[in-house]
Amino acid sequence: MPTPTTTDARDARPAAPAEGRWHEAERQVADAVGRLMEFWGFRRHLGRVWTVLYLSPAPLAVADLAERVQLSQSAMSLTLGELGNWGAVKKTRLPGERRDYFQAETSIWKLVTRVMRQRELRLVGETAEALDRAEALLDEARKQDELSPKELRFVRKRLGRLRLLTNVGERVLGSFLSGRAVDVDAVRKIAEPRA
Amino acid sequence: MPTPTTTDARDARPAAPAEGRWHEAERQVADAVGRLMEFWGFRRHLGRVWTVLYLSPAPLAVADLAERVQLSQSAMSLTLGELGNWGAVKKTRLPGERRDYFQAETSIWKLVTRVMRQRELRLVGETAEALDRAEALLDEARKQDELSPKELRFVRKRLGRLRLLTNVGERVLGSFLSGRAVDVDAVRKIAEPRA
DNA sequence: CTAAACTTTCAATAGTTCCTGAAAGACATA
DNA sequence: TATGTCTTTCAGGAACTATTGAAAGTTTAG
Repeated sequence: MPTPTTTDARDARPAAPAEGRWHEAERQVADAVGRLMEFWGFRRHLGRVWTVLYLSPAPLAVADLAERVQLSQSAMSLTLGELGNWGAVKKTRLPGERRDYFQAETSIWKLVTRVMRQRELRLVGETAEALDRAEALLDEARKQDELSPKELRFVRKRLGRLRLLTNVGERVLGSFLSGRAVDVDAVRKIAEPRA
Repeated sequence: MPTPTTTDARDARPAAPAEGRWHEAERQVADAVGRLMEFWGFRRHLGRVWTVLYLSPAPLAVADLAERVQLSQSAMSLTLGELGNWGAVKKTRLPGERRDYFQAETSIWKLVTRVMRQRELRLVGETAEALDRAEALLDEARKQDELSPKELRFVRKRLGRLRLLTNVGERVLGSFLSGRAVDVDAVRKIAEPRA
């Protein structure tokens, strides 16, 4: 595949460290994934480190990683520990070697579902609980005339809608986790009451 | 919030003023929703303020909200502006009144889909671009012998997998937005290559 | 058992983000 | 246009998070 190249041999690349262009590209990918993870509520570095490992043909040691993503070894240790807790990386001790080597968990499905199970479900559940508590307190409020009957009806209806939403959320997560198709239209019906 | 953490100390409320019990419950709901929003990448206050409005029978003014959520009026103004940008809140000027009143957008479906369109799709798209750039740079790298042929094959494969994932992501979002059912199994096949 | 090679923990600090009060800006009314 | 009311902007400060270097802890080889 003889592709015409833009860079010519005279480009001595003085400023950039002795890295190749590939490492530059790798960093960009790692950053992109890192940003993605950030929106998912994780620290950016988690995504970056995982990506570097995922793209590395060989397992990497803490020192290697620290250099590649520009972090102190201690921070890297912390990050790797966290990734380990999520099952996103595995330690592998090579026979003759004394230091730890790390590999990326390659089944992204496993990773995603674990996060959903451990984090999302709990979160939705907690919201549901708060809603139930609120509904209960609403009755007390009525007794103490904090709200007019009309207001009460309104609030009850709104609370009910939110409560339904948490149910939908749990169902959707459940479907997803068990590989069943997610019925988007059902979600829509609940989340868009008047259409 | 990256770690599977238990309830956050920051959510602890100092001391309930002489408000009614209902307002206490309302705050709890608002906090729960706020936390949910935080995991979705928004500031906590956005969720809290929206919730208070959603549960309020009547539109509320900046000052009311500031008091209920315990925020300065200026911060509230900022928050409301942001909520407005996301279409989560509508201003309504009452006839005789001089000040602005706010109401919650009640179609949660609208809100969710807007976020997906404006934020998620772009994010996935950017990741895809980074992957394509990386793939291109890989060819350069080969010419300069930064990677052995074997390493090259490996990296190419992994990049390819990530690229597929971005496609799946786009498809899933697309399905969701247009109300079609999401085929979870297809996702799984891509995200879990060996099962 | 001891030393060497790594890893992990932790207290200090650097860096960010968030929030506030004061002041400027808008708007509606007279 | 002047006035009073409300909203928005903004710089400074408070609160929180992230990152580091040093020290303590582990593990393995000899």
